[in-house]
Amino acid sequence: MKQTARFFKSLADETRLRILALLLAEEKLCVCDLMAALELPQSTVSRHLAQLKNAGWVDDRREGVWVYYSLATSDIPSRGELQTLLARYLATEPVAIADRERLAGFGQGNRCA
Amino acid sequence: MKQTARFFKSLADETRLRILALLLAEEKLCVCDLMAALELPQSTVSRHLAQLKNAGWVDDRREGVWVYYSLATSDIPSRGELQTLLARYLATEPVAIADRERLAGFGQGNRCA
DNA sequence: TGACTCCATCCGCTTATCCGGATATATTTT
DNA sequence: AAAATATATCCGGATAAGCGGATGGAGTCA
Repeated sequence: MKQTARFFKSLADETRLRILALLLAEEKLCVCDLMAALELPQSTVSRHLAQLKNAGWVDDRREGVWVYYSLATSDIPSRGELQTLLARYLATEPVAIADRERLAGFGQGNRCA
Repeated sequence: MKQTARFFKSLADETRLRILALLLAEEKLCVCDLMAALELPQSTVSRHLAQLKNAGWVDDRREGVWVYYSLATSDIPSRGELQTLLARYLATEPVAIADRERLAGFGQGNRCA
C-alpha cells in the first residue's frame, strides 16, 4: 500500500509530469536535453529523474558521456494503461507543448551541444 | 498541468488510498464508519475526505446527522478508467483487506452507533 | 596525466504536508 | 433552549519534499 502511494507520489509533481510528457513524445533524452527543454538547473532535473527511475517510470542507459533516459517498458499491464491515460492527460497541456517546442528548437539531431 | 499534479497528489497518501479502497467496495460510508474501519481519529479522516472531495474523487451528501461519502461519478472518461486501475492496484492490498473486514466487523446494517 | 564535459549527490534553506487534540458548526432529540 | 452526536475546521509542531549552488565521480579526448 505504501508502495502504491509512493507510485502515485512520483506523478504528483509538475516537473516530473513535464519530463514524462517529453519522454512520451521523444523516446530517449539525456539530462542536458531536458535541462534545455525545461529551463531548469541540472541538479533539479537529475533529482527528478532519479525519483522517476526509483518509481519504475524510466530506465537510464549510459552512452559515452551522456546518460539517456527513456520510458520504462513495464511488464505490469496496468502501468501501460496508466501511461496511456497519462498521455491523454498531458496531450493538451500548454506547458508540455511549450517544452516540446523548446526541445525541437535547438535543431534536429544536434542536441547535447 | 499543476492541476494534473494535484490530481495525482490526492492519490499519493496511504490513508486516502485506504478510503478510496473502502468506497470502491462499499458504495457509501459516513465519517464514523471510516474512523472505525481505519482506526484513525476523526479530524484525520475528515481532513483526508476533504482533500479527496476537493480533487473530485468523492461526493458528500448529508443525511440527517451524518454525512455520507461516495465515489464521484465522473463524466471524465479517463477518471473512470483510472478508478478501474486503482481498484486493481488495491484489490490485493493486505491493509485494504483488513480495513474491509474491520468495517464488516461491527455488524450488518447497524453502523454509525 | 590533465583538461573538459556530463551527470549524481551533498548541503543548507524554504515550503508543503501530515498529524491529532481542541474548538466550532450543524442537526436531531428532549 | 439545552444536551447530545456527527462532522468540519483551527492550531502548533513534526516530518517530508522541493530547490539550486557546490562538490565530486565517471567518461572522453588530447
